[in-house]
Amino acid sequence: MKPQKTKGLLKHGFMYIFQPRNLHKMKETIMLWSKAFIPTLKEVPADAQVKSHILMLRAGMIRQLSAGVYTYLPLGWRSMLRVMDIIRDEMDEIGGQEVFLPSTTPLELWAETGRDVGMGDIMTRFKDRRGTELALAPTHEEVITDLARGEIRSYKELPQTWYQIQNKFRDEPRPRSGILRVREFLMKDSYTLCADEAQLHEAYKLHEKAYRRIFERCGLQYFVVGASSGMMGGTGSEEFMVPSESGEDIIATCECGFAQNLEIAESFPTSVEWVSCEKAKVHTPEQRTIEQVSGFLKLPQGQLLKSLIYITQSGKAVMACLRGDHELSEEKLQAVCGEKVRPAEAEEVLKLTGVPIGFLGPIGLNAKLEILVDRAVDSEAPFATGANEVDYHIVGYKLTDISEYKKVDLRMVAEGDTCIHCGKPLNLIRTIEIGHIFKLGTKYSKPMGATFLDEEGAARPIQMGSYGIGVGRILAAAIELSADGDGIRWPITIAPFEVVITPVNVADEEVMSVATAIYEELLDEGIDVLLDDRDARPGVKFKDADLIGVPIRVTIGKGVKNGVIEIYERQTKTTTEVSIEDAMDSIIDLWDRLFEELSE
RNA sequence: CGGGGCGUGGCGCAGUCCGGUAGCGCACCUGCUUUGGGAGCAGGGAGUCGGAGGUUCAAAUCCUCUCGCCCCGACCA
Repeated sequence: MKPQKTKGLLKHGFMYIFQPRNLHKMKETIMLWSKAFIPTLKEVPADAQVKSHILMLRAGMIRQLSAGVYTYLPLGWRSMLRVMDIIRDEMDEIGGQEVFLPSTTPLELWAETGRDVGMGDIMTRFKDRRGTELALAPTHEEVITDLARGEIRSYKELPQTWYQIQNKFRDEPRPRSGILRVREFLMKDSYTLCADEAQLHEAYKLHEKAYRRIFERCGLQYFVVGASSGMMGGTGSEEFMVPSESGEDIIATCECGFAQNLEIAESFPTSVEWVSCEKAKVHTPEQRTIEQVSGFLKLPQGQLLKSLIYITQSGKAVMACLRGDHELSEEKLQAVCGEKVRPAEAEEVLKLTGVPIGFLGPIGLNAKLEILVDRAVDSEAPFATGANEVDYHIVGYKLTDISEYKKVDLRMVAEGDTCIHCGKPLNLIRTIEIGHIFKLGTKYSKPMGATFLDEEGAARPIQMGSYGIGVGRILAAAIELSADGDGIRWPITIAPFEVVITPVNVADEEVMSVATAIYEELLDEGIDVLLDDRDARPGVKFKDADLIGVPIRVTIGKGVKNGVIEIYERQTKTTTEVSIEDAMDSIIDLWDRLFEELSE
């Protein structure tokens, strides 16, 4: 899987499309550090909190324009281009054909699938001069489906795999963590058009394989987990998750291979030591939270019944009841309700039940709303819950005391839970989502009328799949995984430069002539090399080289007098002295080795 | 959208409580010395104190409004 040595920028489609220019000339300027625009920062910018954000700013890779909107500087963009190179390579490998879809889309198109409403404020809308309503595409299912319905006629034209690398616009309510959650970002998205479910399954599996190869080549550790389909809809999806403290998602994994996003994960809960008690109503003045009530009644939190009221998108109220020590998964509740839900406001709860939050319970509320009970609540066990009366709770009641309820899966997996397949304890891991693959089925093709004629001449909706990768998130995730106290440690496959040559003193002619000779030879080999020809102190150069994370540094200094230079490996911080004659071979050997470590 | 914090040279910050006309470190420019892990000395340039309005003889500082950014929550492929 190692690229041929004339790879790098020369291969990029982007370069050909947008910048047909003399690449050799560009190389000569950009690969001299003194001429390159690499604005490194010694201090940590005040706005950055997470490791990858801090380092991308400090290494001069990105700059912020506004909340969740970033400019990629030359160093950052070079790494982005290399990630895209790998993505294109692997997408082409599974028969993908690259396209380029517009970002400006008629709002009408989104109305066809109902996502003009479904997307809500995430989708930015505006009008053109004629008053036509437009939207900036947050994703491209509708655009692709529109293309397909106009062009695909026969089963003989299927399957198709179309992909693009495009900016997506999502007006996130809260952009954060640098480049991890942004409002404008580069995504590789691909779409498969298939004749039937078997074909779709095959296309889906091919994507999974391609994604595995892409992330492996990018040097990432990752989990593939079962996931919620969210606003994409469809019949099934899996996410590719990189473990990181800076991530926003939590996944549950088991050594038996089970792995799911916490949003949908299932598990066996820990058990509760019940305290037996008789039915009673207890005065519990000002005791509202689970902690307060549990402490006041001297009952374990797991013996309380937590009652939460939610309002569905269509305006229906439901009560979700869980063990006091468990958390509700809103994703699961949404799945049960079949529509979006939101927590009820305090006033709504009061109006609906006549009871303020804190003293709610399911007993006697059937007439007012639907009651859903999480299946982890033991039917036999006595529980304590709100009495639906201010300052009172009831104890010793059982589920059978609720006249009507549905038992469903509502709870979020918690620390200490065990695996539903093998019974071993689950691990909860915080992660960054870098890819997500969906089986969409006919969710878009049906309402939009994207059909083809099968062998019998019958019109059938196209079976679709949709597959995304966050290009920028790959960079952030790689940094999160491998950075150390001195800066970034790039996997060589996505480093902005593969080698940096550091002449310790540019005023020393002998040093410079050796440095320049090695630089030019490496260029001839097709290796991405940066020559640090700045008239700066060695400490500055070493610190900067460590910070921007170039995997191989060739230091040329006092050893030259004895015919010796040094090769420094950023990952391990090990230095090897070699003779000038052996330098090229040693550098290329190390270069080869670093690539080989990242291929299967 | 709720809660909290912050906007002062390019970056990091002090000054705000207690009003008196802006300062420190880094970076930058010039010169000299220096050159193996973010150099030293000397000189220099650079700030609508986020914006608007108000109070006052006088506002970075007090009051009102407003914009922006960050964090937590909500939300989220």
